[in-house]
Amino acid sequence: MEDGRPEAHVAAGEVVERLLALTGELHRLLAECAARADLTPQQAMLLRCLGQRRPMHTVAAELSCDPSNVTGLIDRLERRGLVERGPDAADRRVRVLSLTAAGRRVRAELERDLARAAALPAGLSPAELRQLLGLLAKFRPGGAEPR
Amino acid sequence: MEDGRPEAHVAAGEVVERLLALTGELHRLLAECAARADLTPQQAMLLRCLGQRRPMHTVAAELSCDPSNVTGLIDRLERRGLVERGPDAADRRVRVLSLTAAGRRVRAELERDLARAAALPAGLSPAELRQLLGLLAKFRPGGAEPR
DNA sequence: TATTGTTATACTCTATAACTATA
DNA sequence: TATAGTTATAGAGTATAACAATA
Repeated sequence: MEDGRPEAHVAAGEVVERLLALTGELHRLLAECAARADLTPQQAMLLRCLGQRRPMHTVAAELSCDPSNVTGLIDRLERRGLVERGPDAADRRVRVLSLTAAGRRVRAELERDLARAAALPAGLSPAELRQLLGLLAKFRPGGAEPR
Repeated sequence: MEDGRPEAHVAAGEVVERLLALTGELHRLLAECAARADLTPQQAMLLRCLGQRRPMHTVAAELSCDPSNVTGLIDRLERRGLVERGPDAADRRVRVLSLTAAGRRVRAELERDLARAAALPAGLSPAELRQLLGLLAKFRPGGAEPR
C-alpha cells in the first residue's frame, strides 16, 4: 500500500480507459474471426477450449459461466457436427466433450485467422511486443482485491 | 522493422493467447462492477458513454452495435430512471440521451469501482504502468488492415 | 450427501427488416 | 432520397431453480 500518490491514480484511471477500449477492440476482432468460421464469439471461445477431450464442467469453469449455459452451446455445436459428447469410463455422470474431424478443421482455421488478425499489430516492433507480453503477464486486474 | 523472424511469429501466437485471456478477465471484472451497481455489462458500457449528452446513433457507433439494440438498452435504463431521452433543437429526428441525477450517481459509483478494481494491479510499478500505457496506445490489433 | 449434467423458465442482448418522421 | 429512431421478430447467450443419475 504505497500508492497514495495522485499520479498513480491518474495513471490508473487511464489504464482502465485503455484496457476497456482494448477489450472492445479485441472482442470485435474475435467476433469477426468467429463470423468467418460461421460461429458466434462464444462458440469460438468454446471451440478454443477443446484442444483436448475434457468433461463439460471443466469447460464451464474455464469460460466462467454456468454449466447449464454450456449445455446449450454444445447442443448447437453438436447439431452442426463440430462437437461430440462421449461417456467417461471412470465416472458415468460426466460427458466428455471432443471435436469431430469437422470441428478440428474449423478450430484450426479459426486459430490461424485469429493469429493472422491479432498478431500483426502495426506500430509495435518485436521488441515492444515482448515488452508488452511481459507487462501483461505481470498485470493482474483485481490484484488489489480486499475482503 | 526486422520482421520475418520465427520469434516474431511465436510471440504473435503468444500475444493472441494472452490478449484473449486478458479480455476474458477484464470482461469478468466489468461484469462484477456492473453487477454491484445492479447493471448488466452492456448497460454499464452504455452508461460510461454518457459522460455528456449525445444523440443515440453516436452511442450505437461507439458501442459498435446496431441502433435498434441501443433502443432496447435505453428502454430498460429509462424505466429505471437512470437515463432520459430529450429532443434536439436543431434536428427533430434525433433523441438526445442524458443521465438523470440518479444515473450520474450510479455512473460515478461504477467508475470508482472500476478504477479501484482494475487499476491497482499488484506487481506493476508506476513506471511500468506508464510503459504499459504507451504500448497499449500504440497497439492496434488488425493493424495489418489494408486500404 | 454431494456432484454432473439436463430441463424449464425468464430475461437480456443482438441483428435484420419494415416502418415513421423527419431532413 | 437519405437519415434517426422505433417496432416486430427471431435467435443466441445467461443465470436460477428443480431435477435425474451417479458417486
